[in-house]
Amino acid sequence: MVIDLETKDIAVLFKEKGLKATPQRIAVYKFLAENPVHPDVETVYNQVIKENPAFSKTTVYNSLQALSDCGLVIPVMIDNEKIRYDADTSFHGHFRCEKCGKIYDFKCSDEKAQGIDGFEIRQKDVYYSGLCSCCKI
Amino acid sequence: MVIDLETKDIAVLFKEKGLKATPQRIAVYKFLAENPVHPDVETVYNQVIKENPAFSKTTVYNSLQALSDCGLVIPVMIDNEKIRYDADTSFHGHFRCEKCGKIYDFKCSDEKAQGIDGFEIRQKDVYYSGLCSCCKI
DNA sequence: TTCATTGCAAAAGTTTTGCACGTGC
DNA sequence: GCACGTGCAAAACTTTTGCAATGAA
Repeated sequence: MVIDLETKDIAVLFKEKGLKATPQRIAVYKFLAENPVHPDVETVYNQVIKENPAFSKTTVYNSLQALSDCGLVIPVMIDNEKIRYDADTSFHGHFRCEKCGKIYDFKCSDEKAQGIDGFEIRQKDVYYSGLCSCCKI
Repeated sequence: MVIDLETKDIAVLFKEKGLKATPQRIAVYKFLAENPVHPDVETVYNQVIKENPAFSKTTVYNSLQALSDCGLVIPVMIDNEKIRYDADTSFHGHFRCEKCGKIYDFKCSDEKAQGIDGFEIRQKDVYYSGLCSCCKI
């Protein structure tokens, strides 16, 4: 599901969330939305500086933090790995292959939890790990 | 579920997994088993040096790695937090309160995944976050 | 005895912070 | 214009590594 977003659409999206639409944030979000590869900070940084070498890594950290805080992207952590980010905020699971390191999305049912009654659940994450079909052989 | 394990029992457990039963590893495992608070490396280190000040932090890292590798403990990561460790290796979910930072265990069904057919799943983790009943008020 | 493990110190990374400057609203 | 965001450099941390000494089997 690769999305081709217009800059103005992203600006509207940001405004709805109360985020200022700076070129840096837009570039970071655009990269995440168009490249659903669950990249880490370093990867995002390396990509965005290709189009604008002036971007600083601090800003990439800031932008990803801001986008996470307002729910536009989801931080993905699995198996002691660095944090990766996902612009697909719908409920889905993440599978990480221990061999190739790739992260796959998968569908899973949103099951009920027992033992945390009365808790306010804001975020649900399902992480699996193991070997993908390519690496299993 | 606080477990009071004898050192010899832990030694047997380690032998089954092919781990050498060093005092350091035993202390680390014992602390995790008896204190199901999902501590991070720092917390484990601070506790084990109370009983034996000579233990080094490197060894705590090594021990937790070894215990993780053989499946005696599970690494828990949630919300950009530091890695925490859990000696309860049965399938259960973890809920992290955004306010107090405490991690709660909860029961959840082991639901089927769609889209990763043919993958070898070695580990399943379910992480929720939000506000616990104490902090919600 | 042997080889994995330990512990120290140093290195390697990653993430955060302080602050002057720039910029979206 | 003002408040917020950016970017640089340095600081603060966390985790890893190299290697000699130690100790479990």
